[in-house]
Amino acid sequence: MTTARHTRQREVIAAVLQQAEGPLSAPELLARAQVALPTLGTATVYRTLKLLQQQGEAHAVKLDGEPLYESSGRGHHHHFSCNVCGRVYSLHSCPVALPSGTVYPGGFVVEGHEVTLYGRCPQCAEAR
Amino acid sequence: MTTARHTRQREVIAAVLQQAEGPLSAPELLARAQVALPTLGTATVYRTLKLLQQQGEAHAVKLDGEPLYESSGRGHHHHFSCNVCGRVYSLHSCPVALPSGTVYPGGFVVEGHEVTLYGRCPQCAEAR
DNA sequence: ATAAATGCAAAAGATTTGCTGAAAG
DNA sequence: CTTTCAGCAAATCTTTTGCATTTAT
Repeated sequence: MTTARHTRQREVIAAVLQQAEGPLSAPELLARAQVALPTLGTATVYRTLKLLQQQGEAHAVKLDGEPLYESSGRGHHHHFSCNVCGRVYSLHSCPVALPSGTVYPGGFVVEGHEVTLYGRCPQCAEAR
Repeated sequence: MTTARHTRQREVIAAVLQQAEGPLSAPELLARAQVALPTLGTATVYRTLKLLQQQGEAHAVKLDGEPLYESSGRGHHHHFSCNVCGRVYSLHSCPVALPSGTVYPGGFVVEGHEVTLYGRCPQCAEAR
């Protein structure tokens, strides 16, 4: 395996992700990181994002158009995606109890989970 | 509201989705539908897919690269995504109990849900 | 008739890849 | 030193959009 080197760009990208108020798209992440590192390139962001995900330090949330990335180790939360208007909301209660380390039948070691509920958001449920 | 018209292409697209052995990517869906309807265009597939999703007849599974689409009304199942090798597996037990129609705090009407577990698949868990 | 849907091609995006120079260990 | 990493630009690929024509109702 390759030893991951410590570079300024990886440091900055990870920091931006941790300080973000919510999940960011790759382009957004790039823009924010460029404030500190103007020459940062697109490819580096994607390559770093892939690395961080493999290390479990970040993960992608894919609901709508582009995937959004968020730092792991942030409050546990899930999403609600409206089937009608397409908007995505954050939910604060979690409908599953799967502590990290749980081993699923077959030998799947669970490190995390993501739940998305689909349906009608308050506005769209009303406007029928 | 607009009245959705019944067309041959929508019929074919829905049929392909229902007969598929698993979730399909948009390009795959297009290819299969073109067997029955050679002139079918890309745009129509995407437009129809969007429509079907709004009607709750289909939904997208977004785990890896491109989203995959599957017909609703198929056996309830979820996915396990390996943080290491990236492979995706199907799970047959469901860790949540959220019947359609459940109303979440805030007025969110649940029509469906999707759960993805992340971690190490049997192979990758072993090869440490 | 009228409005909605299709097909095609062009456009728009996001993500990936190849290659050369920079830099971490 | 040696190998990984960054930056840039070009290439890919999926999804969207504009527009003229066809088609369902």
